[in-house]
Amino acid sequence: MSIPIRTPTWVSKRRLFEQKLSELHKCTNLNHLKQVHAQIVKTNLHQDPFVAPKLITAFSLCRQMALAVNVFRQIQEPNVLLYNTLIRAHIQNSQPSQAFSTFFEMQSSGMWPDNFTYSFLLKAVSGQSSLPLVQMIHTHVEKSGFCSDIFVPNSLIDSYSKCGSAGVRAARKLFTAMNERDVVSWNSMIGGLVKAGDLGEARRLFDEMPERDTVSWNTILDGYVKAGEMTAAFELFEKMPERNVVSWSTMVSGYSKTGDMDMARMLFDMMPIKNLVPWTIIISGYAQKGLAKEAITLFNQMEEAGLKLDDGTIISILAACAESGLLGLGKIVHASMERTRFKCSNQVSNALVDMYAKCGSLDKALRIFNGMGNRDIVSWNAMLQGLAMHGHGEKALQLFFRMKEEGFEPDKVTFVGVLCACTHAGFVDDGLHYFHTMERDYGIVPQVEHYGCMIDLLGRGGRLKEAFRLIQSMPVEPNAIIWGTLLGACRMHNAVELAEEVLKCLVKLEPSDPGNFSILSNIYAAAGDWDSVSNVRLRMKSMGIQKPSGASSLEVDDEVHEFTVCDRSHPKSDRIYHMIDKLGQHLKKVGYVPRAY
DNA sequence: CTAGGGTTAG
Repeated sequence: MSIPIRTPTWVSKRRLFEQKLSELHKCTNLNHLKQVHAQIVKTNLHQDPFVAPKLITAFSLCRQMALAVNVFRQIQEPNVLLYNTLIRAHIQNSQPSQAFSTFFEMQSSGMWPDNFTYSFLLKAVSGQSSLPLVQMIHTHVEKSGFCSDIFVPNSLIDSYSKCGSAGVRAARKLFTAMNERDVVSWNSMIGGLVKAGDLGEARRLFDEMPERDTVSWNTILDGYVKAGEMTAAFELFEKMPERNVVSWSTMVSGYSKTGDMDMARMLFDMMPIKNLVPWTIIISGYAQKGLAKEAITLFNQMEEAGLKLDDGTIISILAACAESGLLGLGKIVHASMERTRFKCSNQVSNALVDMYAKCGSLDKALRIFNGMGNRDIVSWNAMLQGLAMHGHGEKALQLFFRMKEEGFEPDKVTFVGVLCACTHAGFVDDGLHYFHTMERDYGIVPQVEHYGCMIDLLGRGGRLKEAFRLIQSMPVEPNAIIWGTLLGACRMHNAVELAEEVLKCLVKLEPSDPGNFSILSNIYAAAGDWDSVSNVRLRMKSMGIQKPSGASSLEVDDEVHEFTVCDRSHPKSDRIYHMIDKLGQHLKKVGYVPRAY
């Protein structure tokens, strides 16, 4: 006869709640969690050292950090595990500074951080690329002796190598000093060198390392892709002993970026397994090149394949739409988001505002912008820029005042928008005023972009000499965009001599850009100086450069139609040109005067 | 530790 051993109730209850909480980890249902929390509090188990961390993690997964912190505060003497759990919770909810205050609180309570603490903290700083923060953690790690652990120094190498060239040097020093290195140490170090652009050294370590896994291959592959060396990348890709989704995606991304959509598509179609990322890359690639039809077809196929959009996919595709003005695809993405009741993060809303604004749908952009409860500086900048770009200079400046009233501090990007608004509204003196206040009142040192805006502002306003003097007085080296802007202004105001001067500087920076020569040629033509026109043409010929004919395109029913000068390839050319003539006559009747070249 | 991600002049 056996007597059943009864487990004390509190132990069984604890097990029960632990089980309930780990179930909650899988589905983050806040209402359910709150019920369980109430039951736990009733049985006083919220103080339990095993239950409390699970509760914090569950609240963290539901993005309820206030409740998570509340659980933590109920504990009189939190142990290391509990501190670590809260630190990790803050990081998972993108609150790195709160993670650090928890860390400092932990230290002042006399608690010793362990290797988990440091791993979490390093994760918190890895996104910040702040060398002093990584150095601070490194110092703490050295004092506590956790350098013998392999995870912590590996994370240190990774965090260091995201902090520029000084960081990579520190990473290298640590890497060399380690008495034991595993494949992750090597991969992190190679990844750091790749990020710093030191492909040669990265390759040297790659060849030197004792054992390579798929991550090692993918890392060096990405190095070649980022350097635009697709031939070398392809060779490596073929040599790889094993390829995973990342390897294939890296290649697809590389070909997309170099504009070789045929190769990108071929590899994409050959991929044995696809997830959201390669779909995103190929769709964004097509969208960036303005190939709306392909982009839209693939977007529909992606949805048919049952893939659910995420933040990365939406932001990436919308950004590509904004860049090439693909309003059609942008609307399709937006419609899909509304259909699936996608919960917009701040970044996603900003991407929508930017897409609609850049594509000229200012009313839609404004509606989303005004509906945002959590606007940040990026939202304001995107909206301001959109208004300025499309000729609503005055409205853009009004938005600038509203933004300041609501307590947002303008940044360098804001001023690019403000100056652009002044240019498009013709407010030359206001522009000069903002350019000066920018540094004086806001402490923003003008960058080459701001000078670019100013050259455009003065140039379009006909103050070409002032623009030229500003370029000469710039503390930064003028780039091709700066000179190109001035050249454009010269064309606008038929300033032949200055244009010649500007072209000399431009040729040094962009020797083979045909556009610059053709602008000069247009300026000569407008002045009736046909000898100089033919001189420029001869010069271009002798240099072996050719200006591709300009083309414009527009999108009708998801199809892009391209138009070039004197194009007669369309079967209905006669009717089309007849219509254009009629339109031209009508325009003249209502007073349009074409620009003379 | 590796692939996609919001605002920057013509």
